[in-house]
Amino acid sequence: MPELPEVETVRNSLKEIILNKRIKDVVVRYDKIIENVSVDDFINKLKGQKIVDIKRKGKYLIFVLNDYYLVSHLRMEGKFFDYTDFDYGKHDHIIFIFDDFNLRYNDTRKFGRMDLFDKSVDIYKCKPLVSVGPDANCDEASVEYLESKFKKINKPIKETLLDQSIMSGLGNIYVDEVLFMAHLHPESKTCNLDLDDIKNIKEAATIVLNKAITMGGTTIKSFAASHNHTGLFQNELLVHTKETCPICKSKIEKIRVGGRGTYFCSNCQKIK
DNA sequence: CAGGTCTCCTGCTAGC
DNA sequence: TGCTAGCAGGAGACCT
Repeated sequence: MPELPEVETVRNSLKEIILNKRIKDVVVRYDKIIENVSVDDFINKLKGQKIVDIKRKGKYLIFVLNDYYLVSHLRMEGKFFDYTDFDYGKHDHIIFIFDDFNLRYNDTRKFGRMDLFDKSVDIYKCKPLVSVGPDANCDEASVEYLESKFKKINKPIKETLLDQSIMSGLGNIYVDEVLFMAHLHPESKTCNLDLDDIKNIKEAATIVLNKAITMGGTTIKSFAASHNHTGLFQNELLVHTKETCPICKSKIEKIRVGGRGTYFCSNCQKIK
């Protein structure tokens, strides 16, 4: 399940493959991936467009084209692979055909989404990017900013950290890691956290994300940036999917918070 | 407005 | 061995 570091890794991999390349044609094999335009518009508008840049906001990829922005979210299992043949697989849903290769959007669970916008549109003021907060590891998501948000939120801190409108980039895995590092129980009420807690969260989020980016993203089960390119950060996880606390050796507990599988150490992580 | 629940999907696993 | 029911999950839709 791609989180900010995985998406950043995908972005960097894709830049090496498609930057300044021109889309010759597009094949759509499963149309519900495309959100805000018809399949015909999607294909016709993309034909002939060159990939000018690839940006990222939170977990969203933003392909900057000559005349359009293509905003892509990988959700659970979305991946991009490049091939030179045309032997499409069961889960290859959208294929971007370039001169000497094709780039396939592959998504087993079909949860990923793509939005196409005219370049005259300010995409940061439109859905879905308008509701994406600052990257968790950037200066804009400051302790002061988080404090002003957190004091109004009366729900578990785990849910708040998963809320991409507060700050973006953390998913289920990294939130567990961040809360472990900050010694906070995932069900702690967000508004009960003090300034030190928020500093600890901010510091942990920055460390975890930046380290994972450096290592090429976490790989759990399905993530791959491109062929044979898998991250190594899964070896660094402290609590998520673990049995024993690396600090106190207590048994790691697994509960559900906000409907999500949540791993934590009840000895090291205090409820607030 | 806030909070809760449902939906999308497929692969995997537990249980028989 | 083969079947099915249940589960996982990011984010938006929808309801109260």
